[in-house]
Amino acid sequence: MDLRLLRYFVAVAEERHFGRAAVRLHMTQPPLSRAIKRLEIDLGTVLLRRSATGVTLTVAGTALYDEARTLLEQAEQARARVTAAARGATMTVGTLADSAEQVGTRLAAAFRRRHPEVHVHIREADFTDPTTGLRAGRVDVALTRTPFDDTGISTHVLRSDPVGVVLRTDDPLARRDVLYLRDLADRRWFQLPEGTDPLWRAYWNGTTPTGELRDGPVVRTVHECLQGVLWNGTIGLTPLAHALPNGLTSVPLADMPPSRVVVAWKKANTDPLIRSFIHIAAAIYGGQSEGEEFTT
Amino acid sequence: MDLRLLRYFVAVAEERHFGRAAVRLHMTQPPLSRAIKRLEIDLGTVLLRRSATGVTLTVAGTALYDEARTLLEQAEQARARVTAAARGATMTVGTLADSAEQVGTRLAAAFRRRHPEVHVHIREADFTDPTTGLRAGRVDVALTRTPFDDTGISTHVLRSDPVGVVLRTDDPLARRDVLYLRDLADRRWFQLPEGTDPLWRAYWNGTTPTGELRDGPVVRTVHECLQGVLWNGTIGLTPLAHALPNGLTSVPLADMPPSRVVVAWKKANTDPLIRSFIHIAAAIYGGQSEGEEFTT
DNA sequence: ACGCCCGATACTGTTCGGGTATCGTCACTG
DNA sequence: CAGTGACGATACCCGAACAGTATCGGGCGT
Repeated sequence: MDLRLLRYFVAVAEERHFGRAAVRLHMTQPPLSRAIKRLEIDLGTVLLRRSATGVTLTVAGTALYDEARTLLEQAEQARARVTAAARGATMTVGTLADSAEQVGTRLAAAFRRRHPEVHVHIREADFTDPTTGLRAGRVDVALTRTPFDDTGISTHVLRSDPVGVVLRTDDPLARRDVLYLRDLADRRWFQLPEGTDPLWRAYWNGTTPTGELRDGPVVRTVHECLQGVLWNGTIGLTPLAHALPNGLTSVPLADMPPSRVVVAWKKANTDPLIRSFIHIAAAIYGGQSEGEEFTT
Repeated sequence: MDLRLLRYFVAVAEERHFGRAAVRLHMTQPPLSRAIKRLEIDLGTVLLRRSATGVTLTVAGTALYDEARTLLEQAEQARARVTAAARGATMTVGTLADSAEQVGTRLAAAFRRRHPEVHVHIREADFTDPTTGLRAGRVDVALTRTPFDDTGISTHVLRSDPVGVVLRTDDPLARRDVLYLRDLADRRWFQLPEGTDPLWRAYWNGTTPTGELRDGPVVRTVHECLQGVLWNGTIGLTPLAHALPNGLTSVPLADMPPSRVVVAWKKANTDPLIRSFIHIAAAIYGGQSEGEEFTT
């Protein structure tokens, strides 16, 4: 007697309607019909009387409805007690600039619901470390952006953001619908400090990893970068999804590959709590893993 | 939290050993290891400390062990209460000659265990009706043998028995290891009464459905047939698995297709209890369905 | 009598769960 | 201290299960 089937049955029993129950269960009607039929075969009893207007419960169906509700309830409590036994567990999540804004809200809510007992430390990193301290071991898991050197690190893509150039609203180029890197060739570009991950550094500088860096002032945070555009007209890139202060606007850059928000973790890490975090993130946002499958 | 995973965990927790637990669960060790890991990820907690000598429970593991046992217990009781709500249900099983001996014992035990509340009527049919009254509506499901006309009837093969010829032990042919139909061409053969399913009638008469029937006395039961061999030396066929009275022996017939023990039911029948019976039969003996899938 | 709504079915693509083979590691032993 | 054996983990493969899309059939309402 699969608990999932019981959840399905409870939904149908309460809605008295396969279609509505399917919506509530975030699935479509046919697999739900089949699942209930399977449950009936498993129990050897008709649970529902089907009609053209909906369904009604048989005697056995009513009995199962009560049993299922209490059983699901008990399962929920059992889970809570088990995870409570592991109370005191902590994990440290590193976030990078806007990545937390983009995915943090939904993810935090889902994670809290699943693991209410766990203490989560948040560590906000500046723009100079795309791993947010993951490689240095300061965090267990990172919500960050590509591209960066991921040797020894596995990632799972949560979303993909096209990248744009940030301009003052009174900049002549600000009125264009789309720009190309060559349109900005004669500007001064921001750059990240030496020692920053080369892939990362080149990407936000608008160059290739092997190419020469464009010249310009060094920044360490997104804030510094934006203020620089505002005050000096230097060029900075951001994901288009990023919110901008007044006086600034962003224009899509057609020849830049998108930056992806990813959850990242050390390849070697097998801590179930970390794996659960990744699992939940992946479940909320589709996406694909790289480097390894997160479920194993 | 899948109940199946909890069953797995309980086994491992009690055996303190993946390998032994796997044996107990009738599976192999690798999928069991992965299943437990999945459970750990689901709960976000390490449940077992692995070592070279076996496993020990962590705090969370101990908690889960207790919770899992009570939860599984409650699920079992819930199932019992639901099926009890459908008390008074009856089903009629038709059996044919030896089919019940071959598969009845294990099947009856498994079915009783699953549906203790159900009244099962047994109806033993004679050798003249391979459907044991299924087509006539006198039984809900039949344990019988192929071949017979299965239009409107679905079957699932439970086992396959080579067929042999029954001979008196003093018959010259009785010492042969194997016989062919041509060896018996000059003998008198039993036949089933007119009106009996033609496929069936021809099969046991050792002829093809379109061919001429071999001549011989008419019998209605296996017993009559065997006594005829004993007293008159007429030829009769039986599955080799069939037990024979003293004075008779059976020799494999190489050019007869095997007879299969099947569970058979009306194609239109959707009663979950019948489906459950078929399901249980299929689960015990592998085999394949014909006419339709029994799970839908 | 006809149209519409509801559940059932057919068919398809992907995922999941289990199997076999093999690895890495630790404990014990000679 | 090196060899050996036992245990759990991993890699890889395959079949079954599951969810999705499209469509059917049947009863109820107008």
